[in-house]
Amino acid sequence: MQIFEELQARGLIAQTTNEEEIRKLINNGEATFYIGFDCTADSLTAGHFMALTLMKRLQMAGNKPIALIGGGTTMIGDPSGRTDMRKMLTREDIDHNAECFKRQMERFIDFSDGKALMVNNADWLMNLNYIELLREVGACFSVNNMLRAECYKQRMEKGLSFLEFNYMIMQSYDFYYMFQKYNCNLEFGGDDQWSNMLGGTELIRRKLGKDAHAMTITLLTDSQGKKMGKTAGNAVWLDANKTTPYEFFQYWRNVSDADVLKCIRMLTFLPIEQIEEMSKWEGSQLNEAKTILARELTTLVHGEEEAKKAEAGAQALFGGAGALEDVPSVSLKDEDFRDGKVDIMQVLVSSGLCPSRNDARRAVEQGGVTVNDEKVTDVKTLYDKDAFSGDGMLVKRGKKSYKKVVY
RNA sequence: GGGUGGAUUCCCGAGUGGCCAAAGGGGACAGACUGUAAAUCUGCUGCAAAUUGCUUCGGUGGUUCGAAUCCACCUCCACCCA
Repeated sequence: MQIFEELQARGLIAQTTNEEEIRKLINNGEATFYIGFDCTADSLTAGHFMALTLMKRLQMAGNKPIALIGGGTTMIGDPSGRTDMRKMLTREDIDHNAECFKRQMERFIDFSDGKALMVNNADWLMNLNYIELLREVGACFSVNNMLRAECYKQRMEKGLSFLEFNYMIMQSYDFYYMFQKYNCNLEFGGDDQWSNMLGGTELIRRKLGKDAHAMTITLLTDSQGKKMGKTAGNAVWLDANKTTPYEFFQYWRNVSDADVLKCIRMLTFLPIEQIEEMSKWEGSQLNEAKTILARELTTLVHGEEEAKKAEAGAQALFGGAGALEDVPSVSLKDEDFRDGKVDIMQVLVSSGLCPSRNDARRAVEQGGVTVNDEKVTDVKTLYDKDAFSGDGMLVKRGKKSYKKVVY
């Protein structure tokens, strides 16, 4: 099976400008393609991860990836599919974020010996001359068409600033620029990028009379149609300091039945045949699939050692099998104690299991807190320092949040 | 530039002088049921040294014993007209 067919089988392909042409290019390893990443935060997220795996898959098939860091486009902010304007970031923030992205990508994509390129569009976008750009590029865009673009739809109701309106032009210019400079003939991106990407191929056609292609990958959504890779509105980060390997593992371990196979297909590198086998699984057997998904992804992102630890920790907590050493732990500080004692609410707050004492109080009152497997019923329960010595105290909030608390 | 309507807690959205930490819904969280799933039912959802106190209804000032609510100015947004 060749790469294009594999992508298809994995359900990754959403839209293409010219399926046959793209199939030929990537199957023959003749594509130089790019994927853009706007650096809106200081870490990549699970959402970016799928794009990274796509890059890797294509690279393994002999194509040349260009990872485009959006140092310039982030100055504008992509309005696609959003209901309101993004927070404006400073130049310094963006530069910092770009650095962070770079480090994370380097761990994943092979940039040695020109096998892949990493570029930053700040290098060409920041110095554009307004009038020149308007005459050269602006003349090629029809405002009428742009306003009809799917990606602005939501914003046509809530309002769209001129700043953001220009995002499509900047992204199109990127493709146009890289087409000439790096022979980049393909652009990939999330399906929400489709109209922005068409802007690029269109611009190349108009300015240079040449064909360039674009293809989008399916957005990873759960069975209820929501974007995956978020918990309670927070992203699942690839940076271990922002989302620990254990949390990362648990996120994937907890996807719903309806979504496991889809995730395995789209995100892991397991062979298709093996995945087909798994798709016959049903009921509680799917728990095994979830563990596989979590293990695979955690290994890809955090390495084998961290993945094993995360799995062992989860096993100890949920599987009832011994070894608590890999359960994530936190230490209490001196200021947590008053007269040599801490109350249960403080333990919950200091360990990060609850955001406030009020929340901790509720958790206890509703019977959701367990210490060393014994339910805590009294909000005023006190512990002295000895309680945390040795292996520490195993504190559980709700069904899935555990922390080993030591002093 | 002119006119109209807006800004309320994580989100949507009610409230138009005290009964307001603020209805209702969504989400989140917790409990029951389960398989670390889904669905369902129940509870809960500003903060704290907690029968009380403190902070919050775009911002700043003001009126009042008392303001999310009234007044003034400002900021931002949508719609209509140019």
